[in-house]
Amino acid sequence: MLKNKTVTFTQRVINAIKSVPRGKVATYGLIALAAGNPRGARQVAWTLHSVTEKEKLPWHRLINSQGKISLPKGGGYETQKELLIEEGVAFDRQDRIDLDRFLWKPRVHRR
DNA sequence: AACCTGACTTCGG
DNA sequence: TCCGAAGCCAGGT
Repeated sequence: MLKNKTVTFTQRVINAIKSVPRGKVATYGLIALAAGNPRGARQVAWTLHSVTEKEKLPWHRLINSQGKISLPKGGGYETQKELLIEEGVAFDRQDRIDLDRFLWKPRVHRR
């Protein structure tokens, strides 16, 4: 199997994001962690930009650690919020998502 | 090869 | 709880 370490962090990030189930959300840091790089949160966001269209990833399920949408209003914020609500994710009065209820906990690669 | 940028995270006040 | 500053990683120019 892949002894090939050239498998980029990006590849694993894509895989992790694809694993996020409908109705759940994940933070960038969490994905980064699942991909094996706790410090690569920024890279996760960046990667998302490059492969969302190609891989058709559920980009709207990614939020920041504060439980809020990172996109600016008018820049996708509203779209993301709509999509999440469609999936049953709720927002509180401060536009934050209740992570205790909707945060998806990825399985760390065993072995 | 060096420098810049970003859909982040964490810490301190 | 909110705001600002520093840290980190990889791709783009």
